[in-house]
Amino acid sequence: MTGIRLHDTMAREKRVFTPADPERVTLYVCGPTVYNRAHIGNARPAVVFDVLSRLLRHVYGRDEVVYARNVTDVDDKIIEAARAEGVDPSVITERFERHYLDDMGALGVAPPDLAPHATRNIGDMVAMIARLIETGNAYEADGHVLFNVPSDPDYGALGRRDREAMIAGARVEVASYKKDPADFVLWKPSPDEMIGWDSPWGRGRPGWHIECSAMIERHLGRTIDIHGGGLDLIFPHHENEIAQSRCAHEGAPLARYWVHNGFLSMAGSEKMSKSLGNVVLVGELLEQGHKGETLRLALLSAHYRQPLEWSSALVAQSKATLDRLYRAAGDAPAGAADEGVLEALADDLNTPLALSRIAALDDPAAIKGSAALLGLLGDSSASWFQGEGDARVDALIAARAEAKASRDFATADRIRADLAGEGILLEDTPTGTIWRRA
RNA sequence: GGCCCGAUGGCGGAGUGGUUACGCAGAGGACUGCAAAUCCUUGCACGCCGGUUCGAUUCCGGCUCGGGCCUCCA
Repeated sequence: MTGIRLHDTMAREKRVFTPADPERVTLYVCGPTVYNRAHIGNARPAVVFDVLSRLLRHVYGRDEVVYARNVTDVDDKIIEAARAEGVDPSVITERFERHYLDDMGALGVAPPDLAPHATRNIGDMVAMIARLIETGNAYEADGHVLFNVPSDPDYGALGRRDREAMIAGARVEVASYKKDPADFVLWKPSPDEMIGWDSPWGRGRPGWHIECSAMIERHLGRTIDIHGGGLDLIFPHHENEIAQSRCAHEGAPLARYWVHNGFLSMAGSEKMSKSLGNVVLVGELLEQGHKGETLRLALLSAHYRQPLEWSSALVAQSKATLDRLYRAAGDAPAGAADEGVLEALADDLNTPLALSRIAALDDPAAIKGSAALLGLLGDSSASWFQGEGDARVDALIAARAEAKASRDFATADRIRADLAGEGILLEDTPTGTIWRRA
């Protein structure tokens, strides 16, 4: 294996990945704002970076990789949701964080090593903001603290946009207290009845961007190896993180590689988003009986930077593919991963190519071991096909076996057809009849 | 309007300057009491117009269509 290559958004090209410290590879991904259920588009980065973390661990060692995915648990939408229900914001955030972890768990996403919560790192945010004010990179105005964007001469480098264009294209009215139209909020005031924390600038709450910068500094260090997230976070979120962190760190860069996943769209070809209302929730898909692993394969069937159109056909195809792979792998123990599969993943996480190479493998142990890199085929084939034991089905199969033994094929076929009607498919093998759900 | 990305067979989706995947679905065959599964065989492609080249789906330019971002958003 020739080493990992990643497409770096900053460089706009694939670069050979070399960690600053191979004994401590750092990966940070922007996690959920916990105020509602995750839709399948939200799941894409979770799954993609889960695969990246598996690959990094495979290459550098299980304990040499530190993967952090934050939880944004203070945010205006959370406050709104709490107010609507008349409960404390923590009720909302705890509920939806639980849902998020359950949904991602169903998709085979391993919990990250660290899950820093914004509300538990307020002190670090306040300290970073204070430092930015001291160094002249931020200022207090009208109860807010704002980052002074002109402080960072390279602002806009990640998203490849210049200041003029940003101002010209602005579609939001600029708050009057901003010195520069591009300045953004680091700290905003909270009225007494709203969630808030004391600070040198009065009682308030942090802006969204400073959360990630402060938590990265605290938990991973000044400069991390890889920062990931969805394409839409490039501007303004990641651009602002970069500006804050480098101004607070004497110019040290925030991340050495920037990795962004592309979007999921619905049949209408528009981006799936909460505001457009065209979402499919992960929880809904699971309730409809789709297995998390099927959804995971569907998400990995396209390269992570390509757009992916979500459809029931995609889900059906993913299910069929897994049926075939589980049959081929049987219940073999996971062996060593195939080199070709590893190469495909190492080349900027080419999961479609990796999957095609897995499909070409003959050795069940190699199939299992290679699929494990993608977080797939971790189930036993028996439980993949049969789910829970079912005495009624077993009895019908026994009745059919008797009918067959007495060459009463009409009865045998009727039993099989009845079961097929409920979505249960029978398969006669040399060692007996097995069944699976369609 | 500015910036960015994409366009591959019925569908999904890699990849490549010349012979190219792979999966799903389809067709034919073997096997089966009949199926299913499996195996074998098989059809189907690189948005449009130019350019570079001995040769372009691949490189360059233009166009068309689609998508994303332009301070809520994975």
